[in-house]
Amino acid sequence: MHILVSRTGGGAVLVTPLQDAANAGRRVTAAPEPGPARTLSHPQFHAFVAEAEQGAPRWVWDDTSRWYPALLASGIRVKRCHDLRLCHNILRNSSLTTSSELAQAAPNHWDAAAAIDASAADAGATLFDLGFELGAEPGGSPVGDSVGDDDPSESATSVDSDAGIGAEFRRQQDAVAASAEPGRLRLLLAAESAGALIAAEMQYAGLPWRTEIHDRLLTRELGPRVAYGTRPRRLEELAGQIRAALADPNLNPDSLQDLLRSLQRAGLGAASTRAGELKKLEHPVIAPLLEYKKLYRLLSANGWYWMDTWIVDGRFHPDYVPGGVVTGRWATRGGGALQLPKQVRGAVVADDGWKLVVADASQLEPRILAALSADTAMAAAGRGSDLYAGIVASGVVETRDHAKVAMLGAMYGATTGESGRLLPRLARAYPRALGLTETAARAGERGESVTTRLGRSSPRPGAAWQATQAQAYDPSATAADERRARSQARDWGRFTRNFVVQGSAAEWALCWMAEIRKALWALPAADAPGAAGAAGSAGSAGSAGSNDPDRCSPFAAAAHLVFFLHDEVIVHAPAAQADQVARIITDSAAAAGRLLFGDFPVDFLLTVAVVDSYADAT
DNA sequence: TCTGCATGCAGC
DNA sequence: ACGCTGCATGCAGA
Repeated sequence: MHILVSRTGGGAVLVTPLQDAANAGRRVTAAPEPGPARTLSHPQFHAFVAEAEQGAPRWVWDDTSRWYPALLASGIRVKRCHDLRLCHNILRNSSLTTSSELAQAAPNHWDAAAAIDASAADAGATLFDLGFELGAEPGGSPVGDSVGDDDPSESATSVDSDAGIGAEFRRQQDAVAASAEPGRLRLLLAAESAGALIAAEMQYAGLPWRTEIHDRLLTRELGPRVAYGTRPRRLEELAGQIRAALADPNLNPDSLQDLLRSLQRAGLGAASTRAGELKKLEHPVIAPLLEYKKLYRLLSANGWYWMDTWIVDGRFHPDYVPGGVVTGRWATRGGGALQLPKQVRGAVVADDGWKLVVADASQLEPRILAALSADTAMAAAGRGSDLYAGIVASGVVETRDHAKVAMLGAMYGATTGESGRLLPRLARAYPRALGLTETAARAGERGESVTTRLGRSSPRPGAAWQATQAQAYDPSATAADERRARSQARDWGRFTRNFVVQGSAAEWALCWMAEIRKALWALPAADAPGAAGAAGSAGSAGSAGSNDPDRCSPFAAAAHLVFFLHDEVIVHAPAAQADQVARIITDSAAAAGRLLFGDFPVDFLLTVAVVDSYADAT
């Protein structure tokens, strides 16, 4: 496969396919300011350009995470794609495509978890590292002109034979076209694929992180930096206080078993060493112990070792895994990006002359539930303001906290405690919304799958689950068998209950980000002081970025997404464009709502903050 | 020494 | 007997 790469004046690099048997005359996009062009080829890299039904052409390839990091590292940005692996996963399981050839086929290599090339997974890998060959543009034609493929071994490449990607793409298109909801599925596949591009781009760009601020924070809390494996001063002091209070001079507070034994010896009726349990107890050891646990967590999860490992050139580069969670949420690998503690967010600081635009969707899942179930009363409670406050204002419950606990209970399947007690009132006020969650739960209890707004279906329970259920109906079943089966069925019901809401919320978030990315792409490059990632790199430790123009070129002077967490995004933007970016983010939320729910009157409110430090976004 | 599990806690 | 995660740690068993 050959593709043509050309540089634009603004530093961004766009890609056009070489004209060959498979790609005759098709282009993804033309470079606005054609520069020197070159060709790329790789024996395993197969892609072609598909004309989408609604006009926008896109690259079709097997696995974005396999190729895009190296393309980005070489300065190449891709506007749209269709990720066959991610889309196959969706269509294989969707209840909307069960009779398709794709879903009926025996498991094949598209089902296997992608064996990610280690070098591809490395953000620093370039095309060269991956074995791409670079060549001068054949014939020296200007970008956009017809370019002949001068490699006879490649010129025979066709959509049909190209490593099977053409055939798979056609199977996917057929499955969508024959489904009951082709529009929704098409949107889901586009959003999922856009997410794959965004994930690679965010990983590449990284979250701006000031190690000197982080270090100062750690030193303030823990004492001066110490070698890995030794206790910082403050922890050592607290350990001494704990040992004294428990009269146990040899206690190792890091050993939960040691600690629990010691607590019991001292007459404290502690069943566990969990912070929540300890807080209920009255004893001189409790205060220093809680402090110790808090600081120990900071040290082990986000201490100096973490900082040295994960902050590279003043950027945190978590490895996002689109579709990594069954519900469609992203997972992450390495660095604990899903658990970035509020405690350390002060180290996330925009480059000089830049801002962080931090936005999170308020009460996203309840709003999603309201729209999914067309519960106009619940949607009205969230109109224009805090949805929980709206529930209180409607007289359903007395306090905002009650509204929140009750809503979470409805979506998670709580049956006991305060949440369980409040549920009936919620069900009376919002029968449609609560009816939807109940229906989803009952389906799960029967072992059936449920499906999100755009068509992602939950997995069916496994053989062990089925066997346990079957056992309960056997004449020989004991009361214990039946209890086990009932409990297991309820477990699965809570999973499916939550699946429809969490999964649909994930779809909204994907659409939101895709809209944001689209609008940012169209934004003119700002006159920002220094390139993002390279700003202040000369001699300023911590915030230094790479000076390699290839590494920073795709985002050199343009606002770009740098972080995503379920219902929250951060855009790193030139200060002059920050307000414009904030509007883009807000408009994109509304657009995402329309994409999923059309004209149904539900608001998706955001909290948007333009800040220097993530800690200031509250 | 290596590996898998349990614990506990960070996020949504 | 409240959903989805990732990760560090200690500990038991291989």
